[in-house]
This record gives sequence, C-alpha cells and structure tokens, in this order.
Amino acid sequence: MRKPTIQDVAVKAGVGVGTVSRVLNNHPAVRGVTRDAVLKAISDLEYTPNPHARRIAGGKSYTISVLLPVLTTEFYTRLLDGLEAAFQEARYDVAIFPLLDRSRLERYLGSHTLAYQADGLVMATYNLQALFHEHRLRTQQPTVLVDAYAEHVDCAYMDNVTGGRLAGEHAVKAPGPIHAIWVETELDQLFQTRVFEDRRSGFMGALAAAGRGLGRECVSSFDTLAARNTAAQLLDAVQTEPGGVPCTVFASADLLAGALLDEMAVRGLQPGVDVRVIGFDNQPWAAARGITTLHQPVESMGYEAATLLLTRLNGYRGPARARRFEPSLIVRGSA
Amino acid sequence: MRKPTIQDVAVKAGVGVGTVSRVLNNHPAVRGVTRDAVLKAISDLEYTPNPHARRIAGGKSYTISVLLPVLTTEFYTRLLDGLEAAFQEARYDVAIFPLLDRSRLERYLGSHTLAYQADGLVMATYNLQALFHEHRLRTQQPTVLVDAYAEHVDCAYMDNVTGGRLAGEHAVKAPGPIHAIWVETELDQLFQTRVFEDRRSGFMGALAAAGRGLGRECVSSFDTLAARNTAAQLLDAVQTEPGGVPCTVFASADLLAGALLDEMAVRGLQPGVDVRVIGFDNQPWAAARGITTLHQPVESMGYEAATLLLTRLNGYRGPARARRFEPSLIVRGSA
DNA sequence: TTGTAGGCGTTATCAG
DNA sequence: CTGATAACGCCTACAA
Repeated sequence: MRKPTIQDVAVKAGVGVGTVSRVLNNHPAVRGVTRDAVLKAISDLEYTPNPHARRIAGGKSYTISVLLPVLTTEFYTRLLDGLEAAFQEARYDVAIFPLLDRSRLERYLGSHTLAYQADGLVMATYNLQALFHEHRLRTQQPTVLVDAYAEHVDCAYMDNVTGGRLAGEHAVKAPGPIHAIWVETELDQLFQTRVFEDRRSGFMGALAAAGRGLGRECVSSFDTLAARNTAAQLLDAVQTEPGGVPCTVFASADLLAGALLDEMAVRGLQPGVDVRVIGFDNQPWAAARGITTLHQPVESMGYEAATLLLTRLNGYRGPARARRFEPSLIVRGSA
Repeated sequence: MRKPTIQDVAVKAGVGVGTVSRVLNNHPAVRGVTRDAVLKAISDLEYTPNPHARRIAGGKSYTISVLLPVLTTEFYTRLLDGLEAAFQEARYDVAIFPLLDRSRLERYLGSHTLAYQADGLVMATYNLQALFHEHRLRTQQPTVLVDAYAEHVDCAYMDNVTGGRLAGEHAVKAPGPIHAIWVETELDQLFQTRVFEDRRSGFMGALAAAGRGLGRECVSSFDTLAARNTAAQLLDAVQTEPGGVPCTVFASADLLAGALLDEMAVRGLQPGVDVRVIGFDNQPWAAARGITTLHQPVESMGYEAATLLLTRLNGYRGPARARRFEPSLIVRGSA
C-alpha cells in the first residue's frame, strides 16, 4: 500500500515517466490522447507527486517563504489568499513565518531554516531589506515586498496616500470642522510601517487643496480600548466647543471608526448627521455598521506580488517593478 | 558559488560521503578524530544538508508542522521557543501554520501542502483530531497535542484545573465575597478550547472545599475594551452592595486583571486592600503591575511535547502519553 | 571503523 | 511528440 510513484503511473498509462512528468508540468508538447490517458491513470491511482523529489531533481525547492506580522486582522488573511492562489497555480508551496518577535526573525534568517531553503521570499508590510544586508544572506534570494514600498526591489503596495486623499476629498464635501484620529506607529524601528503616515499625508493634502484646515488630531494605539478612550476624548472636546457639531471625523482604520460609533451611540450622536465618520479598511463588519470607508484590493495585491516573484524565479532579470494598488471609497451611511 | 553538498564535505575532510552522513546522523560508529575532521569541514564550508534530499533518500522529511492559533499572545511565542528548541536539537525543521481561519486549516490538510509532507504534526490548544478523521488523512502522521488534552493521543498540557484550584485556595485565605471574571469561549465548535472551563472548575472546587461560595460571575471576551467594561460592571455592583468591599476577584487571564486594575484606579480602589485581584498567565507586564497570578511553564511544555513526538518518530509504538504541567502561584501586591 | 555503490521519486536532456 | 537515461543530494546496506 505504498504511495504510488510516477513510475506506477507511467506503467498504468502505458507511457514513459518523461511523459507523465510533462503532463504534470503542463508541458505543451504532449498529444491530447496521451495526456488524457496519463490523467486517468493519475486519478485512478490517486497519485500525488512527491514534492521533495521534484525539489531535488529540479534544483528548486518550490517553496516560498512569506514573512508577515501577526496582527490578527482580516487584512493578512486576504493577503495570504491572494498570494497562495498565485503560488498554487504555479505549484509552489508557501511556508509562513509569523514575525512574533525580533529574535525569532533573526532565527528565521539563520541558515538552517526553511526560509533559507526557499526559492523566494515575500515580505509583508515591513521592509526588512536592511536587516538582510546586516546578516549578509549569502544566497540573495529573489524577494518581493507586499504592502510596502522600497526602491530597487519588486513590490506591490497599497497607495495609502491616495486612500487618504480620497478620504479627504470626501470629507471636504461637507461644511463644519474636520478632525482625524491616527494610529500610533510601532516603536521598534525595525518593525516600522509607513502605512499610517501615508494615509495622513494624503488626507492632509486633500484638505489643503480644498483650502480647508484640520481641526483636532488624536492618536490612538491599535486597540479597542484605546480607540474607545480616544473617541471619548475627541467627542468631549467636540461637544463642548461652539459649532463643534456637525463635524467630520476621519478615523484612519475601521477599528477606530467602530469605536467612535460606539461612543457616539452612548452620547446620542447620529452618524452621518451629527458626526460624519470615515473609516479605512472596509472590514467585514463595516458594511453592517454602515461605515463609509476605503476598500483595499488586498487579494489582488497579494496575487500580483506573487506574480512578480514568479517572473523572477522564471528568469526575469530586469529592473525592479513597483505595482501600485488603489483603495476605493465606499460610501455608506456614516458619511 | 553553489551550495556545498555532502560530496564537497567528504572531499574536504578526506573521507567518504558515508562517513559524513554518519556524523550528520550521530551514528556511533565513527572515530573521534574522523568525526572532528568532518565537523570542521562542515563548518568551514558552512554546509547544511539539503532536507529534500534527506527526505527522499531516508524516507523522512525532517520537517514538523506546527498548527497554532494566531492569538498574538506571549504564550505562543514561548510555546514555540520550547518546541523549536527541542526540534532543532534533533535537526528537525519546523513549519508554522497559523490557523487564520477555517478554510485555511482545510487547505493545510490538503494533500499537496508541506503540512501533509511533514513527518509529524504538533497541534496547539485546539484538538483538531476530529477534523482529521473527516478528511481521512491517508498517511496518519504521528501527532502530539500541546496545551490541549485528548485521549489516545500524545499530549503535553497545562493543568488549568490545578491552576484554577491554586487561585481558589489563595482566594479563600481572605474573608469577604469572592467574584470571578471568565473568558468567553470561541463560538466555532472546531476552534474550541477547554482552557477556561478548566480554570473555572478548579477554582470552583477550591471554593467548595473551603465551604465558600462564589459571588458574582461575569464573562468577557478576550479584548481590552470588553474587559474594561466588564470590570466596570462588576465594580459597580460590588461598590453599591453592602459589605461589597473588601472582596476578592479572580480574573482568569492577566488581560482581564489588568483591565480590572485600571478601572479600580479610576475609582480609587486599592489593589490588595479594597479589591484583591488574582490573575492568570504571568504576562511579562504582570510583575510591574504587581499582579498576583499563575505562572505557566510554557517553554517546558513545548519542549516536552516536541520530545514526545520525537520518540514516536524514532519508533516508539506504545500507548499515548500525557504530560501534565502545573501552573504555580506567584504572589504579588494585588492579592 | 570506513569507503563504495545502489536507490529514493522527480526533472531535464537527449536521441529517435 | 515520446521514451530512455543521467542527474539531483542524501542514506544505507554491503564489503573491505
């Protein structure tokens, strides 16, 4: 009852192993009839190729390492969906390395791990290139950045500046003061991301272009409690100042927007009327709560990132490419 | 500049490949001098064996799949530290599969993935055995549960009943009412864990043994905001009822205890005097906040789980073994 | 105790 | 288009 091999399939289909290998790899030079016979043998035998054997025979590992932060957001689930879809089509395996902490990252970069054995590397959100040079990775693996941008590296990134701008352009459509809540950025330099800076600069730009100024700015860490407290502080200020309501608040992440809506409900403030709320991310629950927000084509970004890496693996040697993805505004009741 | 192979090492050390292979696998029949020479060649060349080649030649992949939830808690970082330490010693690679969502889990179990090819499986916290049967995994891989218990499977688990009991025994040392805050368990049956149930039953047992009853019970989801709200509710009730203070509160996770302390501070209630607080987990920040809590030997549990799996891989065929680990009470100012 | 040779399941390179 | 056959890097007898 041992696992069937390519040999077994070849015998059963009455062809040579080479032919079986060809149909396995979608090689064009196979006659239709032959291909069908092989395919039938494969399914009859419930044959699955041994990945280790192809790794050793082909000189490639057919494995991609994906390094990503472990924020338990839907964002990374969707990102992985996009990445995995593309890699699976190309028969690559993906190994996920959650960056739980800094020392773990360094271990991943040690030469004994799977990360080292992989054919390519996907780095999400954080640009760890610098660190890679410190550790002078011997085999410079093809690398692609996703949800991050850097020069001289292939990357697929979300244009958060544009996202911020769209939010700003929507904000200025209404009169009244405009406020914003930003997300506190990580302290560790290594784990820094420019996402929220970008959203801010896009937003500010739109306001400036419309000749509008920003009222209050608050900063909150990415945490429900902190978000709620920040929302309360902002509303306290807004409610006590003359002409404070109606106003518009750009909450630069849906988590913040949700907390703001909660706090507004307590105070009897009506979304879209007393306080117009614009979020960011289009989280799954954003629709139900009627949050006007920015949707990000995350899966597409992941898919494209994977595609960029695959072209490198297939021999592309040209200059680094950058693929930009634009968030789109989804208008709902909150603004 | 290509990766050195076992051949290169053999040449450099002036021995045959067989000898190199033997020292690689800790085979006893190698002379000390020879071994040293080989070892030197290995480190000179910075040679690392190709795991895929090992797999295909030896029939093992030397890879372990670790399935774990992605709660970004220190708990899983420590657990992985323990697991990886043991596996590294045995020259096994570990591939981490974060269980971001249900469909992803099913994909991991698909026959093409690394998880399927691994020599063994570690499942953390959740017992997914049932699912495995549904999917009738053909190659029943050796599996070990960690931070979870089930019959007929090797497992290393934290005795949360004892942890709860220790908390209870500490709680009953003081007079006054005793309250508790529990963590809401996951809705999806598949992703269920008994951890919090166990803490509860241990705690209740200790109270019963001491002839004491439980006052108020609250449930909170594992989220800072929810925890804070729950704490507020509890304190509202406690402060308004006669003889409500001083009292003792068992917060079954440090996250809950921290939120409780925050809310107490707002109300001017003194920890350890007005309200005695007992947490659970001994998070890194628990010491600074003076939280009396239960420390869990998480690394040891991980290490032991890995060891159990390794014995299976080395041919152990006996009955399932269960290794129990006991939390220990750390008394600080809060109780 | 050590070296040599055969084989593991694929892919890739040839002739045909 | 297809079938042999030589790699790929390692492990494991078997022989020395």
